[in-house]
Amino acid sequence: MKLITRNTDYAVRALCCIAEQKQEVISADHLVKSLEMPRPFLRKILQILNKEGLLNSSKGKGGGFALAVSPEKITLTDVMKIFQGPLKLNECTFKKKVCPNVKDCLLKKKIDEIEKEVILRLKAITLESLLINKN
Amino acid sequence: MKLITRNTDYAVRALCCIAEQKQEVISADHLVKSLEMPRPFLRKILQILNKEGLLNSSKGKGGGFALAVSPEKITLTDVMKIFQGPLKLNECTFKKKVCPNVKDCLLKKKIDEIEKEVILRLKAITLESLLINKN
DNA sequence: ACAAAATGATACAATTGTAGTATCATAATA
DNA sequence: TATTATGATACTACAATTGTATCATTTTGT
Repeated sequence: MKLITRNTDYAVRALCCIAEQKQEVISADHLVKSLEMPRPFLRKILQILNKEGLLNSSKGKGGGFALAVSPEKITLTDVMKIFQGPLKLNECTFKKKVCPNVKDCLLKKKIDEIEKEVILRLKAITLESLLINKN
Repeated sequence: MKLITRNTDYAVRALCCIAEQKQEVISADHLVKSLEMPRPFLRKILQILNKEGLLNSSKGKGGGFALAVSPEKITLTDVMKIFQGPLKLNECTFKKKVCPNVKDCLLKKKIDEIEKEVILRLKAITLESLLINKN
């Protein structure tokens, strides 16, 4: 029962690191040193963040990554959606088929309520709110 | 990001079914018919619920299962703990080693808050509250 | 005693999702 | 044109979930 996968965790930490530092861009290699995470894994994550529009990238010497969106506009749910798919605490499927009981399943109703609350709170967590050295 | 696994789901549905019916005991075979789930899987689940003290079982002809605890005293978290281990939304480990940053990780602090709220709400869901035909 | 009906114990297999690696292509810069 | 960076993509490893299969044991009725 993990709310946040390592993918998301790394991504958030990388985003924080990029947001906190002064230079225009920062390379994957540089991030690896600061964040102590496997280089190929981080690279993949950065590529995805770029493709999804949260980062801009520039190639070649002096290249690297920069935020494409300001920290207060990036929420934890944005990152989670990218790496973990749609936010659903509830599945209600059995071998790809939806449980015939969904409509009036009391358990589902209750979990759905909890889900709403969780999503609300996750949405309130912005990248900005996770920064230690705000610029 | 599943809050509840199929194990737990089946277990809850089985417990509900047992709680709702009038007979003293109900056999696994009978439950399979009512619940439309794979027999061997359900059997395993029932055995675990028995071993964990939520059910009583009796062998032989006319045997089966009965609640060992009254429905208002069984919470969703009880069942989740049995099938999904301790309730933790946050892991913070990297290859079995705890992230060196745990103490002052802002993300962890925020997720921990959400976790508390979720657990509180899950604990409030009793088997009783999930019954349709209360006896 | 014995067959039938139930659960107990346990080992195995399949599937999926997460996590991580490796390699080559491409672009930018000096 | 060599170097330094990212882009794309395919592959592997591992763990958890989701089951299946089989045999042993106990209880009951005849």
